[in-house]
Amino acid sequence: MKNNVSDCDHTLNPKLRGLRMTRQRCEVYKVLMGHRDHPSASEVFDRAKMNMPGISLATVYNCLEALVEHGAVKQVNFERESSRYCPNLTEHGHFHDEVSGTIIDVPLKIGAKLSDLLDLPAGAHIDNLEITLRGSIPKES
Amino acid sequence: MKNNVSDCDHTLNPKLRGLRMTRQRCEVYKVLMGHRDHPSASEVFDRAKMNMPGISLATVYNCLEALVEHGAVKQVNFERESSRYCPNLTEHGHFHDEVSGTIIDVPLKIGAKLSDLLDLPAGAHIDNLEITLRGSIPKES
DNA sequence: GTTGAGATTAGAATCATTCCAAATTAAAAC
DNA sequence: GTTTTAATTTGGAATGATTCTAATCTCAAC
Repeated sequence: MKNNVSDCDHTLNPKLRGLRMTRQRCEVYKVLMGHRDHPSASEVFDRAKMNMPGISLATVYNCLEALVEHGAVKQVNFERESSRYCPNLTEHGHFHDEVSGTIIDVPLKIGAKLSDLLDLPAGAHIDNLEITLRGSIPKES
Repeated sequence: MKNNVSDCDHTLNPKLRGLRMTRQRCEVYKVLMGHRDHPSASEVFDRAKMNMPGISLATVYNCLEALVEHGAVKQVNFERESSRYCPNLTEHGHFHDEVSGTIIDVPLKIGAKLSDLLDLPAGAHIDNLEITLRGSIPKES
């Protein structure tokens, strides 16, 4: 059901339209679609090597950059940690659970306006919004 | 009015309580309080050298870390750029104007609830919230 | 004033990421 | 289907922000 060849067919996947599809880009994309757990570039590298032992780390960086530029994938940053990559294209923030180390997508409530929360500069045009949360989820007693 | 010695007197400035006040920490703190323009560590270094030519970059990093840990200053990250430092201790986000390169504090609206904007994980306890915006402010015609 | 834990320092080390230039390849043109 | 060619891949070197190290210094408690 997941991770099949058509994942990288840009006649079927509009997210990849306009992107020259190489074996390596396809592999990197499939890695991201397969485990949607916000891997770093070197984690993507490790996973990609399983199917494609010859792939290089530089190529993984190149592929991730291309996918991000084409909007097929999002780049997520937590403080100064290495970047992580996320195939969830809906507008959302990220919650970093300090206890388990997991990263959870935090959807923006439908209909919610950013300007309800923030005093934005007058006339500001927003190209990019990043919301990151760090905390914990205590087990209920 | 600004940048005087008492800035670093922790009997007057509760933010600095519990922090051993060295000449270098005082200088770094005064640099941040003086120009509230979100300087990077090396910009702080350059400014601090004006009053204290012997200060080292490693010390600036150490001082910034100490000030951040004591909550006297906030560390701000934009994507993978070098960290910037901000003496505004109120809850706020940051808008990065891509045209002018300036960074503008974006206050959280008083009374606004984060949970009005986001579908937070049930029971999540938030330790840290970072909201960064990138965009532009077109001049009105 | 002495003293000792904590701070400063210069320079080396680290680590994620980017750059480089040569070899390869996808897809456009024939 | 072959040729063409511009984009991509590659390993390794380079970069740049930050952290580490170990020797020296200094704040502030006594």
